[in-house]
Amino acid sequence: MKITLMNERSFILGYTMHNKYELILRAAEKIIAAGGIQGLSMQLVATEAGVAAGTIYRYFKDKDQLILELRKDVLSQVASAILEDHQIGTIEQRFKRIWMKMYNYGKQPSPANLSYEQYANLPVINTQEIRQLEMQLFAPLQQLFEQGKAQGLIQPLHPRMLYALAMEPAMTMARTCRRGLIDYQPKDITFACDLCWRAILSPNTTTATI
Amino acid sequence: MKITLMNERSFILGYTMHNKYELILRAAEKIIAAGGIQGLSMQLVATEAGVAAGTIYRYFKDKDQLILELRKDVLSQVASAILEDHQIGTIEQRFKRIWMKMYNYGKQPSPANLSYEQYANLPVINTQEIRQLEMQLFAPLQQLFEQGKAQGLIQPLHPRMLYALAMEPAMTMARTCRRGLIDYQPKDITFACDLCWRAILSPNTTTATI
Amino acid sequence: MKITLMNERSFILGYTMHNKYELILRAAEKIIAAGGIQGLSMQLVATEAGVAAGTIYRYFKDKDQLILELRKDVLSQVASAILEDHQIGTIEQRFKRIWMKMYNYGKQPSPANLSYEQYANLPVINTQEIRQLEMQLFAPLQQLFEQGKAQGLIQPLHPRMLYALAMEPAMTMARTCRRGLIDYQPKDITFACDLCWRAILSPNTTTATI
Amino acid sequence: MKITLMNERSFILGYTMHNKYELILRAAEKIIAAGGIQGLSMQLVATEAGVAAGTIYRYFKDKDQLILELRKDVLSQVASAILEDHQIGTIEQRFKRIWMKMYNYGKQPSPANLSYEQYANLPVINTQEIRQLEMQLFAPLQQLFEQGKAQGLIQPLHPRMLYALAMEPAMTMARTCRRGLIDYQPKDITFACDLCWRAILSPNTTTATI
DNA sequence: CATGAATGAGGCTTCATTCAT
DNA sequence: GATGAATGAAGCCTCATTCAT
Repeated sequence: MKITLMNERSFILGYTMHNKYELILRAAEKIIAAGGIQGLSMQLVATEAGVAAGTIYRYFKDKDQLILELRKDVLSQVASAILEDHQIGTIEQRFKRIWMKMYNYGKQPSPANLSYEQYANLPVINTQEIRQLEMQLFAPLQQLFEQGKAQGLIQPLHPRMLYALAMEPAMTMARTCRRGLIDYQPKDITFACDLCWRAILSPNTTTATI
Repeated sequence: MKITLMNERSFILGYTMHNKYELILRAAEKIIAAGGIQGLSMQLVATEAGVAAGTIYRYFKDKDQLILELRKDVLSQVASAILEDHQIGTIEQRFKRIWMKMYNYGKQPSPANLSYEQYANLPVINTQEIRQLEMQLFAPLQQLFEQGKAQGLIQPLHPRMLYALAMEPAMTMARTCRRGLIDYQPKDITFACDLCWRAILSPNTTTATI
Repeated sequence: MKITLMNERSFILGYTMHNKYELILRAAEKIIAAGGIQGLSMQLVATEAGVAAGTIYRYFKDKDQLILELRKDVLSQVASAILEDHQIGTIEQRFKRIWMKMYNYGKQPSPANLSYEQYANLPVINTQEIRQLEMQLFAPLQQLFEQGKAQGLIQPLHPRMLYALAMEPAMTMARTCRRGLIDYQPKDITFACDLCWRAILSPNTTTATI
Repeated sequence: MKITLMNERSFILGYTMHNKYELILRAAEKIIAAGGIQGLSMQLVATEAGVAAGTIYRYFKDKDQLILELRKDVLSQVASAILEDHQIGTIEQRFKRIWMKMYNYGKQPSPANLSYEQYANLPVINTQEIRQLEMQLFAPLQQLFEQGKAQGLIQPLHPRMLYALAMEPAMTMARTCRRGLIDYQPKDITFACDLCWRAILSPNTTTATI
């Protein structure tokens, strides 16, 4: 997913530029992961990326745009990690695969994941663009819900509500685990995943799941 | 509720101090709500609070401490708003009251609520103190879960897991609503609340709720 | 010496004031001794003196005046310590007593002595007043030199030159010792004192000292 | 002499850097000479040096380091001025040349000399590094004393004591003169220099000097 | 294209001084 | 007289951004 995005960009900007662009983004991601957005200085990014401070401005208009592009980039990473193989199997299998991938991804202290969480509640800058991308990237999940609803399998609720009820818990639990507050057992996770699935299941559905 | 905390503080610090202390806290809260932590400058706080810049330092050691105290204060506000009347009624009634209050509180674009969300993923500064307070403030919710488990009503899961499964959706939905992405109908909310309740219910329980 | 000065002041200002005046001066002296003039803040002085910050301004016009008064006060202390019993004995005995007292006083890390050295090379503020006082306080030493010259015992040089040649070394050695760079033996000091005395002695003088 | 130091630095730091580094140091020196260390503000240094405030921080970590480097720089200047041609002639000639240079240098109201005196009694910060440099820079003087002692010409005393007895008077007299308190005649100075030399001379030495 | 030195506005904090109590 | 809360100017320093090389 992200690779696709990057390739698109590299076609436009040429290989060399792509290289530095990428370096800068990765450096920023790493720094934010370590010290939050507050810890992000252009000089630090430059040093970490191994380029001169001025060079950043050849790829990004200013700091705000760097952050915006990073948000978009990281969002792509998260989406592609979570939605990998999303089209294989039954609705339930697909839901649970996404749920588990979301949990497992969110559990990791990787730069991408750590920086991702920094953007969540940023003040209202450029949000429109981000939201659009988010919609686009997570369209497969929305489609899954729609299909489930069409089959009478999933409750006829707004996709965002389904997401809040069934997916957000995976993120919350992953965060709790990553922060070392709890060490969930695999069976707990499987169980929670199942509970989430059942939570949005149509009441009249007969499920084979225990 | 928050008033209780404030009164305690005012007993300790004396009335005069309480006054400015409070003013500064409210100003900071407002600024963070509007522009995020990044937008918080001591000068801005001073202006908004109607005091001189230097005055802030009579009440707070430095910017970090101001933010820490604000986090604690806002956390108290949120907790007291959500846990108001939490001990009245059956387990289910109590759970649902908390859920609804959480949703309704989170939906508001009040300074306290908006600033609250800014702290969620801050880099790990002073987190220990915050966590301790959080545990303490939300103890009633945890007790509710424990009682439910003791009665065989609620699944025997870790309280944090129960929270993630049943409460976090309220917060997520509130956020979505507050941001104007969706305008949930009261019946949707009631329904979601019930789904959350059922999600953590023991499977052998016979519920009258449909 | 200082006592005289203080008494004069106390007659004018009354006993109570004298008390706080003194307290503030001693506090400032202590603080400067510990951290240099740079470390002197009015708040610190107030705290150390056990008075309110505003109180200082009832006794001193501003910080500059506090420092000026302290300089004068400390100068008095030093002079009276060094010139104690200065009129007893022969010229030589009197010279050597002063020399030894100067060395011994300068060796101590007392607040008065430590703060004294902070003023030595201050930029040219209020120097006129200080110089006048200095002249006045050290008049006995100058008289000693004059008497020595009149008796043909001491070289007919300017008193300041005699001071530089014969007295300053005592101060320098004391400082070196106080800073822990050298630990002079009593006999070294006696010897140095004698060398200083001989240095300004008239060449035609027959001295019994070897 | 100082130029040597500077050239060394410029070889290391490159020409451009050397230029601004030097400018800043000279500006700071000038400001301290005029108003003491208390009068040194980074803004003032920037203005005087003709650079932006932030530029200073490319060359000096912070104000403390700027002051430390300036101390070292000025110490080097003083040492090289005083010890110029120090190895030519007999022990006595060498001693007297240093003494005279010390007096003549100390007499000047040059920025370097004026700022030099400001550092003398600073609170104990970074003193170790300064002392080491001082020892190193003034090693030739110490060697002179050692040679004089080895030849039985100079009293067998600690070099610091010899310095206090014979050299410090030069500094004190220079200061007095610079401050306009006295205008010494050349013959006075020559005489004082000779007295200082004789003061540390071994008693059994037959001197041709009057 | 890339560099990195330079800029200077702006942020945090201190502190001498005032003034209502 | 005494207090100490309040002030706000001024100090140190950072950092996004520019531009000559």
